[in-house]
Amino acid sequence: MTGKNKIIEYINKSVSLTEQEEEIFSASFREVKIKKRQFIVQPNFIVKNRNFVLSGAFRAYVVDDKGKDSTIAFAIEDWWITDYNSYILQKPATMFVAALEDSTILEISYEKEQALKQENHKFETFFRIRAERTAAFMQQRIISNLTQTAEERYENFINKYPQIVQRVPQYALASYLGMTTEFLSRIRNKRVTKK
Amino acid sequence: MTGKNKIIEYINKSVSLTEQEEEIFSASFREVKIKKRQFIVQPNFIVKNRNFVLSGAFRAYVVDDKGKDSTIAFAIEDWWITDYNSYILQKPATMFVAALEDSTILEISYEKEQALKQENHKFETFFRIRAERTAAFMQQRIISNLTQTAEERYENFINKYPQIVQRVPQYALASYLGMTTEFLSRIRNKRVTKK
DNA sequence: CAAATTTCATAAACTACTTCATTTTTTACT
DNA sequence: AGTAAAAAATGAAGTAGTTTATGAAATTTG
Repeated sequence: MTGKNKIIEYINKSVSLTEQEEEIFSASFREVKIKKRQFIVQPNFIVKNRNFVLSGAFRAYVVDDKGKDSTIAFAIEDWWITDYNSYILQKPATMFVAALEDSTILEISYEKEQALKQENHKFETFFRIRAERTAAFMQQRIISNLTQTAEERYENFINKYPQIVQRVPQYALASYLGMTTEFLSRIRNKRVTKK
Repeated sequence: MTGKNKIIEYINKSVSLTEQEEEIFSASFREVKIKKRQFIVQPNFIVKNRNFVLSGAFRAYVVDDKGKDSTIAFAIEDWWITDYNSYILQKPATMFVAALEDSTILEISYEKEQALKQENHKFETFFRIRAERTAAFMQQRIISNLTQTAEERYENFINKYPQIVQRVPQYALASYLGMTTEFLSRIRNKRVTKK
């Protein structure tokens, strides 16, 4: 299946498009290959694109003044990734977004997205649903951070996203879950010896 | 100013409505008085309304099996509050939402909101922008949780939301920031004696 | 306005998690 | 294939934040 077909299949889960609308929608995206370790977002630049992952994996993270690295998001096939604050509010990014594997994405520019939303109610609906799902997902993460211990957050994550656990380095997962890589290593080892 | 006028003023910051549209929009809301300590959302019930606060203050929180109480959100005048996951996905709530003061809200039902979005592109745009802002806000909170110490999160909060600090009990603020009320008390005292 | 209840402060003992330092294992590169 | 580099494991010592307990202050309610 081509990348364009994949994104059409994706949007049709939320809104149903005519053939002509499918054409307009998919024509707004550009397919781009990204090498492992390559950046698609860097701090201080205004983010131009929203990105849909066709294949591969990405990590969004911030680095504070002490050099501490915190993972904000992961994305694999069928997920979206960007610096959300920078893209939505068109202000300078605070994150890096880097490929964890050789990847292929479909990118849509801010201007094209605005045009789509303006010209057709259905596209507006699609992006509204996207934003709602994003907010719902983030709220779940906030709740997990507030209510669970490090070990519980890890258990929760491997249950919800087993495919991701396999593919991302341990230090990245640890910093996503808000703990050190050493501590996650200990949690994992404890689990193994238990069984 | 009446409550209906306030919500019209609010929506006009995002999209510009005709007088007739203003009428349709404001007619979808119902003004309700809520007494201090009264609940507008309780766990296990599907949340029927999205609520705009005209006056007063609210707190959304979860209580885990050990009885630990974690604050998920606050809302004062001009903010919205509900159990977001329950409302958006129309599944049972996990939160309580309770008034911290005698309050007045404008509530809109899920069905009415759906109807508004369907019948008029502008309303769809409005709720899309709402969802985007909500997601952007939540992502900032996730970043704060991951990168800052308890003391930094508190400093950050009083800078961003000084009006809220005044009005909510310390234990609620502490559990919003992911720390115990005892620890927040210590942070506050350290600050005072420092000066 | 007095009693009851809720909220806040303080302190000592404790623990979940971090930091630092070193070794082993895995991955990347010519 | 062999070497360099990155990632993961392990242990020991340290610390940010919690727990438990008690009393004082503020707020609510009859």
